[in-house]
Amino acid sequence: MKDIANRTYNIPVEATLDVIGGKWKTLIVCHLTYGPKRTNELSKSMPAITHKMLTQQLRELEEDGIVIRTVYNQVPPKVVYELSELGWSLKPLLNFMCDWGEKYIQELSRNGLPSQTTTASRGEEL
Amino acid sequence: MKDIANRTYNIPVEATLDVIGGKWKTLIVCHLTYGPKRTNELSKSMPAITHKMLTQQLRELEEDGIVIRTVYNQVPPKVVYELSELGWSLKPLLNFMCDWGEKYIQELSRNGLPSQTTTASRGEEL
DNA sequence: CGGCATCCGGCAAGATACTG
DNA sequence: CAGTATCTTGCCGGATGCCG
Repeated sequence: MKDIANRTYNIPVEATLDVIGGKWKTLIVCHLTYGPKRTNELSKSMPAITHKMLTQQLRELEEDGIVIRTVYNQVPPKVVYELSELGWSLKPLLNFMCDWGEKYIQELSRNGLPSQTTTASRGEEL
Repeated sequence: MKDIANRTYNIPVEATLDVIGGKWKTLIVCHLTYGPKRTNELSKSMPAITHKMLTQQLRELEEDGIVIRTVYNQVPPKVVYELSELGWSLKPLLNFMCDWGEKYIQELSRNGLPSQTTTASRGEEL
């Protein structure tokens, strides 16, 4: 068990989940792998997420060193988000999730939901 | 955009997130990669999750075809959960998350939180 | 032991409106 | 356009109790 920065992890995955486990974080990071984006662009890419949630999750990703936020001091403000080096190191993860999701969708449209609701066996072996 | 089984996906990652994006799901699946487990064993592995949440998330994972649930009809009941073939196909993902988490923890204990709270530049280029 | 139903409190997240 | 603050709600998830 590890205690780091006020966080306690039993197994390492928990650290990863802590960083990208947020409701929208993985999705945001995924969109940023297509290149730097302005707040509004991100917003349009993810219609389901509210403006508030978007900035909130971006803040946390920034605090965890995943994204870099650049502010241009102009009169309609312009803010650009991009992945940091650490953020880019998640790329293989996102690629895998993307591929897996595609296969899963194909599986679904072919066979429907699996629902392997499994069988009960007899009362043997404690 | 894909519409499958009452779910709408803009990009494939969303499908993956739908399956393992639940608050505890990734963690549960991760523990199951160490082998089949009884409900109680899982519970002990993850002290933070309540009994209710555990069974609830397990139900959903079962419905999505990730885990297989086997019930032994005996007098103290015994229920064993294990990964399905589909579940095992997530193994590389979990491995990656585990490795990444480990590196992240090391990074943290070395440098503390990154907080790349980035700088503002001047008012150029719209 | 494992699962489910019920109740309920607290927090997550939506809506809105206001600054710069 | 980007972000914050305030208020509000809904549902997530905890606690408890019962059943097989």
